Amino acid sequence: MQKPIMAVTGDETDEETELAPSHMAAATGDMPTYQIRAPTTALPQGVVMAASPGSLHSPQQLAEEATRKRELRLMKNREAAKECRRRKKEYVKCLESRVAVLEVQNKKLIEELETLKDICSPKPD
DNA sequence: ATCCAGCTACGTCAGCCCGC
DNA sequence: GCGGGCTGACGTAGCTGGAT
Repeated sequence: MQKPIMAVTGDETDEETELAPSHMAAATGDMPTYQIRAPTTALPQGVVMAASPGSLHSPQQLAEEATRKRELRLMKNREAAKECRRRKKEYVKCLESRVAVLEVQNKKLIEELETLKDICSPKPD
């Protein structure tokens, strides 16, 4: 199976998205997560909707319907997994940038504290 | 040149959760 | 209840950099 190289996978975007809580928060107790409700769009190319189940009779037709349903489910899950990973990466990036900001902020506060200590400490004479 | 470990992206399955 | 979406976990494959 040939796989595209990472640099050209094309499913990575840098667009900023809102992060919202999801059921995962319940699992961790306090962790806001990266759930993004996107509108479900049209099926990818190549997907053909089968006839309505009511028109199926023979075991063969039932088997074909089951196979079709499975393939459809796998395809949807494939897309969902991609989207899930994309959101997760976005979420991690968001957390990392927040860490960077907080580290800078923390450093400034420490410096400010040292300055104030210097000012307020009694001078030996 | 070959081997190998580490990383990344992917597909699939299982389980949870939610809306109907 | 049931169907379907979301996501953690797992296995797999390709790529890369370092060691030999």
